[in-house]
Amino acid sequence: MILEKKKAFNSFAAAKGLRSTRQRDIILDIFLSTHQHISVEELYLKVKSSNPGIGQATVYRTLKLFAESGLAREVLLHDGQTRYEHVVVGEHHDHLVCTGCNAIIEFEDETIENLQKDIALRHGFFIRSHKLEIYGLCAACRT
Amino acid sequence: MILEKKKAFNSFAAAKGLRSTRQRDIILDIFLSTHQHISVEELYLKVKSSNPGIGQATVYRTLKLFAESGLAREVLLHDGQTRYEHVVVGEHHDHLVCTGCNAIIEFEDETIENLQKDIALRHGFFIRSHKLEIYGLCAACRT
DNA sequence: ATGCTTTTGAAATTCATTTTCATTTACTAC
DNA sequence: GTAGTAAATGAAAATGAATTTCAAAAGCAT
Ligand SMILES: [Mn+2]
Ligand SMILES: [Mn+2]
Ligand SMILES: [Zn+2]
Ligand SMILES: [Zn+2]
Repeated sequence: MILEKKKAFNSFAAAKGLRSTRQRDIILDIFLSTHQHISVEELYLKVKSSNPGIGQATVYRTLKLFAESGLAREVLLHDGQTRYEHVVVGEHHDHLVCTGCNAIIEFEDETIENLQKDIALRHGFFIRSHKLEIYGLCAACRT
Repeated sequence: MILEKKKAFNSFAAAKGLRSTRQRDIILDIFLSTHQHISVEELYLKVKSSNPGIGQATVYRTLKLFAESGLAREVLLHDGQTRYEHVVVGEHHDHLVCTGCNAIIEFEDETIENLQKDIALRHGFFIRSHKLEIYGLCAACRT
């Protein structure tokens, strides 16, 4: 699974005429070893701890490439930091975000997805992406 | 309608122990004269054109107050600028955002709203707010 | 190895927003 | 009205995430 993702990214990079670099390999390995909605800064710190030479700009640039390749998805919550999560092919989910403890609960709802398509259709709108976030308090934080 | 909004904001301000200032009155007047999703910078420029003395920081601060008072709603789209829209009591809508021409189409969908409540319920989650944005191309921009 | 091009890292820059702080202003008590 | 106070303001500085710049390093085709 991790190997396939690496292969997939390498194919993408090859198709795009990108060179293969030590930095991108390392960042990919570390990204694949993380779970859920990691911020660029968080990932940069992880990368730096084992590879002090790798710069922040490279981490920013590389994560954008991951998103472009379809490996990762940008998640912009209300905290001013761009986060990335792993993309599971053929799967989509949205987020419940706890403003108490910053927990993120993922959910899928086929009906909502379809209703969005209906709405777009009704307005002659072509959907590229969408964002559904529910903010509030998780069970633990409701006191 | 505009008068009621002013009254409502004045009540809010009074209840909060805020002083009434010329600047806030002016910014409120101008905000109420605008339509749909104005950015802070846009509003600041409008304010400045008739009242050169009013500073940007005051506009930022005042719009936050409007949102807090329930008069305005913050709308954060994917362009890095905070926008504000008028709140119509008892009404809620979400947005279709055209990445071609930046048009914003508003829509309401009671079923989606209810499904969100169901999802929250299922996770023991208390909803404070939510955000549903559909990005893509409007009818005019699909070529 | 050579030459060309991409990639990188450090530092500088950008841009929206927030903060700071001295000054002005609003309100309250006399 | 005046004085006293606390809040509000404006200009400028600061912040912080993200991007850009640019010289040096590295990848790749020959
Ligand atoms: Mn997720
Ligand atoms: Mn709207
Ligand atoms: Zn929580
Ligand atoms: Zn459009």
